[in-house]
Amino acid sequence: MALVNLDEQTDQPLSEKVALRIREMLIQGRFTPGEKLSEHQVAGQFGISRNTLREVFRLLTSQGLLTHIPNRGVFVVSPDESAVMDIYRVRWVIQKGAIQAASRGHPALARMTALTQQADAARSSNDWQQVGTVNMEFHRAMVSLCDSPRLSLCFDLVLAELRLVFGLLEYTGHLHEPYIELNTSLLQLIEAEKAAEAIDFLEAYLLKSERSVLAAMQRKKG
Amino acid sequence: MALVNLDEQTDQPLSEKVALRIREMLIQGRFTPGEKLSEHQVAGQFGISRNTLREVFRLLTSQGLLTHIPNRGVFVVSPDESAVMDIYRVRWVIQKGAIQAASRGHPALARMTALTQQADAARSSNDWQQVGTVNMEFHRAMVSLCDSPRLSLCFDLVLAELRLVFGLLEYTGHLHEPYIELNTSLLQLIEAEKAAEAIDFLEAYLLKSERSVLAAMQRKKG
DNA sequence: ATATTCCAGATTGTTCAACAATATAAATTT
DNA sequence: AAATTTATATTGTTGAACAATCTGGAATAT
Repeated sequence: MALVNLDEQTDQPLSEKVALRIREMLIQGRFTPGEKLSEHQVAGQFGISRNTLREVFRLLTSQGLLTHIPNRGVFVVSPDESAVMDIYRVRWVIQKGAIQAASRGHPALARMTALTQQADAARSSNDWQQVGTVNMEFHRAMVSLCDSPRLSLCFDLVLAELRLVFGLLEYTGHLHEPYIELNTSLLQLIEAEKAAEAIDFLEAYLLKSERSVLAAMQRKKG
Repeated sequence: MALVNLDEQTDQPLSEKVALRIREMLIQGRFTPGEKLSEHQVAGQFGISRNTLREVFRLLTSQGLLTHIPNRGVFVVSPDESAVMDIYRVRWVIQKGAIQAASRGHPALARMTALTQQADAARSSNDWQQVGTVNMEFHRAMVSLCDSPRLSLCFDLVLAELRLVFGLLEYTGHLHEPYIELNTSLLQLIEAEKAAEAIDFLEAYLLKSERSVLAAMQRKKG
């Protein structure tokens, strides 16, 4: 296994650079769910010491991307159906709160508008990877309506786990396409300050999304 | 500084035992906010190696109780007014969601009922420490109405940070006393499935609580 | 006296080698 | 085939070491 490149000449500590790198790999589905990550092997793979890697593992475990079992090692999380349902429960609570927290002229609204346009552009150029990224950013912006760093952090963790699930599904191509329009509609309801309608819309949105993810999971495994 | 006792003959890894121990100390206000925790000193204090302690620090940092500044060290978080306001924003969103998620006969409701009784008992015996603990448990039980492990975890983190704030305030004695009755009333509204009223009640509740914490903070510092 | 530069000491970041404790896999016995 | 033992590999933890960075004070210049 070739050595992983760790350039990115930022001066942040090595352990955090590696953590970011592995996090990206996890989200991109470059590991098998449930796969064991051996300290010796991974440390060699990234050219870092075992002690430093253990700090990395602690980081990623606290972000919910790895599972640590004492004396057994760390494993890539393998989110099952119940994990996905839980993730959508979190989204439901937090994003519902975001709608109710929305206030006219909030900077997050401008960002959401810009992101819907970026999504359109990405679709036009058939850049589905970008469509997915922009979609995530749209929802992150929506949560930032709450003006709560801690809530945003929590949401980011859950979203990362969901992206890991996406990474496990084959052909994620058009997975996010239908949501471009839904995002636009949702944004319009929020900007029109129709909170009740926006919440109903959100509920249907999340339900649809959850079901499509669950279906794809079951298609994959059986 | 005497060596800290680490008995508790559970077979969990040393680093997690120490993490739990320091976490407790942090919540009990045994450290000064903003205080720097030197690796060398703390490692000696707990009789563990520096490498192991660094894993502990990573753990506690990810729980929001310590702050890590690269090349500078780790510091005890010193929550300011804006942190407290943020914490209450999180509580508002999540606990509002919990009320809306409440369903008749949910096991969490029984637990909440039991906890209000325990609170009464603790008050009768003037055990204010216990009143505080039971109060926290009541709100944790309330969040478990969502049936979402991830949401509960997020709430636990925020609550731990809030307890750390309490630990910094002097004479926390009767701090929680007025909430015993409020909890009971809130529970009644939830069990009566009067969601809208319960939410209004919760809003007033959290506002009152937030204001009393902020007032105590400003009284302390000026 | 005030500000800036420079240096020495302390602290963090990281590695390595070692060993104890635990888990895993294989070989052996029942 | 099941249970037990043995051997091997992995994790948990330590201590020492060194480079990189920070801190505080001394020396210098303004």
